[in-house]
Amino acid sequence: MKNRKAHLEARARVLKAMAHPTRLFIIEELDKQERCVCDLTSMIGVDVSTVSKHLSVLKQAGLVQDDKRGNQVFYSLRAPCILNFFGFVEGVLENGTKEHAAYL
Amino acid sequence: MKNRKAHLEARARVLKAMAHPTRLFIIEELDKQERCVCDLTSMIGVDVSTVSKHLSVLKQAGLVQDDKRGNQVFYSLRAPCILNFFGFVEGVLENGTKEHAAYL
DNA sequence: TTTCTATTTGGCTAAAATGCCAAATAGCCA
DNA sequence: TGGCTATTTGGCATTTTAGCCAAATAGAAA
Repeated sequence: MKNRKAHLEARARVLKAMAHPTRLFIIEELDKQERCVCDLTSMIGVDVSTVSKHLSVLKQAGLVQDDKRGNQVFYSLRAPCILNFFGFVEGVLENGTKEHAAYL
Repeated sequence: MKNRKAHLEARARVLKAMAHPTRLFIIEELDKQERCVCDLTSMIGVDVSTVSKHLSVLKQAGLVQDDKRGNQVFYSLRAPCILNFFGFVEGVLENGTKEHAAYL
């Protein structure tokens, strides 16, 4: 059993890992299919090292897993249903309060 | 219709607003009942100005709303169901993949 | 082995986030 | 008005992020 503070910190860590446009993009793509770093890099258009670091953040948060095959590393979502989750975020943005209920 | 990049950025903004232990605490408390800044401050134990700034972050993200009454400002959740949402985060932390399905 | 491709890590700079204190605002009550 | 209480804002120091380049690693193929 964790205390409340630890819980909050743990939750915040996961949310923080998701809270970046590039990492959200990666999550969306991995929801469709696993991808190697170079695939993601060419889709995103930033330096490979940057993508690698984003993947490392996601992995450390427990959101993705990696599988080395040959000289490539394939990443995939550990929780494929992560995306259902975003409908909510959308609701907040588009604003009314009623919409949210539909998502949850 | 927004393009994909704008969507990702918008989602990231909301997630980022939630990605802090103190702000998650505030969200949990506001889910129970509205609170004025001084209530939250005494519960949290950091400087009032810090709490005020956290609330401002949450408000700008569209997560909370404020209501000034007398010389106090009461904050409340705009989307009271936000918390259902956390079961998922918990699942990621505790790790298996199957658990997640239950939350979503 | 040498070379080439894929990925990660280290180093660095610039930008953003935290949190404190002090000062400014706003509303209440004597 | 004057003094309180509640809240926000500005300024500042410290820490964390993000992203690039260069160097290190790992595996594949010549």
